[in-house]
Amino acid sequence: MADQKLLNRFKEALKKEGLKYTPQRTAVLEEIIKDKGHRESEEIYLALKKSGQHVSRATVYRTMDILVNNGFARKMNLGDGRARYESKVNSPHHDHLVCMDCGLIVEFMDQKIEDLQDKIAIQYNFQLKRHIHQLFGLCKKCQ
Amino acid sequence: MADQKLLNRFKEALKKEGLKYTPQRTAVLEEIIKDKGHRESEEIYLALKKSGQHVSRATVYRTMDILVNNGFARKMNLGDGRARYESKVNSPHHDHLVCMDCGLIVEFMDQKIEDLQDKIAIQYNFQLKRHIHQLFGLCKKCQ
DNA sequence: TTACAATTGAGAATGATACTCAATTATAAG
DNA sequence: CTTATAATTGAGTATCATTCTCAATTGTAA
Repeated sequence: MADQKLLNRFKEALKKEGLKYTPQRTAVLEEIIKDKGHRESEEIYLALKKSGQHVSRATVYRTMDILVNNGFARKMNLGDGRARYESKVNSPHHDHLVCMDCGLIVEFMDQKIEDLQDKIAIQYNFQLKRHIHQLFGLCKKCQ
Repeated sequence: MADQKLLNRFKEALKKEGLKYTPQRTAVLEEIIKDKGHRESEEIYLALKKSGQHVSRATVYRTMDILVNNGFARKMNLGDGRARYESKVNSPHHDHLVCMDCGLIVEFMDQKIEDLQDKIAIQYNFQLKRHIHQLFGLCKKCQ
């Protein structure tokens, strides 16, 4: 179960947007933060179902949007048509290495790349908001 | 019209895969290389239609796969559910800056970032095949 | 020229996600 | 603790890009 501090932060975020603090939304938040993986909506929906929580697919999608917009989760797209979500709680910024064979996802972070991105944005007069950086290849086991 | 050298290269690529050299496939190739943009399938389909060529949507999709797999085009995903294609003919490698407001796409290339990517792949024992690097923000006009 | 496997087009199928709406529920005020 | 009310929920339906189906057509190698 998520600690009270986090739940309060969530409650505040909802209130700020005029949204209600519901058991379903809380269940989705707790499900997201308890797992370190990169899961799609259906997996989150099934995990909730297995744990005895009744949250509909529609509510999972709707809640994920709220979590993403309020910094509790990150949404990623691997080009296969299904969005993946990962917890942003207690997880510093990073990008991803993806194995094209087994689907393994490894997180990486390189400050030099981050700095170069900022430099490029300045050079082209862009005000940077976010970025996607994914390296696709074969992991050690799949080579 | 595409020069003969390119058409021959295309013909060879098709033959190598046991595919036929058809007017529809040639029309799609020519449409892709004549435009410097980042277009979605529907736009390519409509451009062909306007130019008097009759190529079905299904064939546009099927041909784009062939072009991508043989290095004539690059497929990109901006997270809005529609794939974009750009010509790879006479176009060196680059990544993209995308304006979240007006959709402007600017190409950039930074050798230092490319090198750092290779370093990261080595560090994590990945054999790198390709990467996606997109910087999202607001262009000068949209700030 | 022939034979045949590959291709085409039109429409149907698919699959992830978003929408609809009646029934339910959280919440702020009294 | 009620009550009023606007937000939420769930189940199913709609949407939209892309892929598939299959009969008719067409490259291509012999």
